[in-house]
Amino acid sequence: MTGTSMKTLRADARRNREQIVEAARLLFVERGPDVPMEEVARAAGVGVGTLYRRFPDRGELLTAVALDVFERLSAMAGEAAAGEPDAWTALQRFLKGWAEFRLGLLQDALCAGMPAAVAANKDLQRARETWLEQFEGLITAAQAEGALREDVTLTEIAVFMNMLIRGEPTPADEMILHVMLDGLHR
Amino acid sequence: MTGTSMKTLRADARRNREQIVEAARLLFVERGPDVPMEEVARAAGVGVGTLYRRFPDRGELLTAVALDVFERLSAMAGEAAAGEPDAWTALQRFLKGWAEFRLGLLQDALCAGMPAAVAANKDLQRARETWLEQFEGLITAAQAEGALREDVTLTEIAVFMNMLIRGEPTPADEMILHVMLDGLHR
DNA sequence: CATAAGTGGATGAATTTCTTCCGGTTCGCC
DNA sequence: GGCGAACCGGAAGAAATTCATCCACTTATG
Repeated sequence: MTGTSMKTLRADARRNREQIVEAARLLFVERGPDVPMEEVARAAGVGVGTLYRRFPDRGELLTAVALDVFERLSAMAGEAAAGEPDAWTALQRFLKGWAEFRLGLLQDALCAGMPAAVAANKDLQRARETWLEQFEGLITAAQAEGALREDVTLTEIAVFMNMLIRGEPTPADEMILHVMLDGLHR
Repeated sequence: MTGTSMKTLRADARRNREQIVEAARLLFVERGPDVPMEEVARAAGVGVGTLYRRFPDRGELLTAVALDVFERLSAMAGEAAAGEPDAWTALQRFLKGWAEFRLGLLQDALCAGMPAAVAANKDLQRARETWLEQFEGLITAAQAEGALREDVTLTEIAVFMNMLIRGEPTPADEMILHVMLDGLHR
């Protein structure tokens, strides 16, 4: 998507675009994928006109948000794997960052519940695959270490993370993640 | 609310009323408190007319749903406490039942995020208090037994339960609760 | 079986949301 | 600094969704 046009975007326009994607992600996560476009625009500090010019329909916006989420998750997983001594610590760091930046997306960050047109996007599928590989790597490594329960799957962890992130943040979030990590530890 | 009228309700009307409350709870939990009244009616297998006659506005419906949730949670907590040998087992049973019947409500089953007019309802406040006492009793007893972590609060558990219940049910739900209970165990 | 209680869903009003369009502003290059 | 192209905000009409009533018809109950 917009592969070439992003380079030719004027500086202020690019800034606006980034603000829109960020605001849209938070709103999608808190209020679902149907939030009015005008709300997204307001949250991004931008006019509706600007929003529609950059993302002619909701699908394009969703795609952009999803791409951003997967790319950031990939980056975080990579950093965690590289920067920690063992896989379990890396996995913990990754999940904490995931929660902290609220990189949620629709139902489960696996594209379930996404409009078919969006899920079909090639770039998005590739980004998703890349992230899944990194995540899976972290999980199997932690299990190989004997630090992560054997009976838990990637999907289950992903679903849980999305539960945690979805909706308005509450003061209990941190404790819940903490207890969950305890439960995942072996 | 409708304290006296419930007794004089014709048999079929009472059945419809119960179906409405049940359907409304599931829809509120899955799609938020703003689901169209018509959807509630359809899910309950009833016409909009019937719905509006029984619950003249959304607030009354919300109140009825909340009352039902608190009453059922109270009953379940009581049964669990009475029917299990120790508090930790009782707490587990209670939480499993809570999840199984999807007794969720808005944000956190503590009335946060409820319209002020609903939260102000006296019957509802009393039902909520009653339930909170039972729940708190279960928690402190389990902690006294040394079976439940000391650093976790009622609110945190309630928020977690609502996270779990909110949205469409997924096959991962059971495992997530299981792992969480493990994390809560001491 | 008489009748009061209850029912469904069509309908017009009210509200929300979409999307375009354009006068005015800002960036970036000379 | 000045100019043109790129960009911006938000007003406004169209379209879609939701509300809430009303009444002809059905059903439980004494």
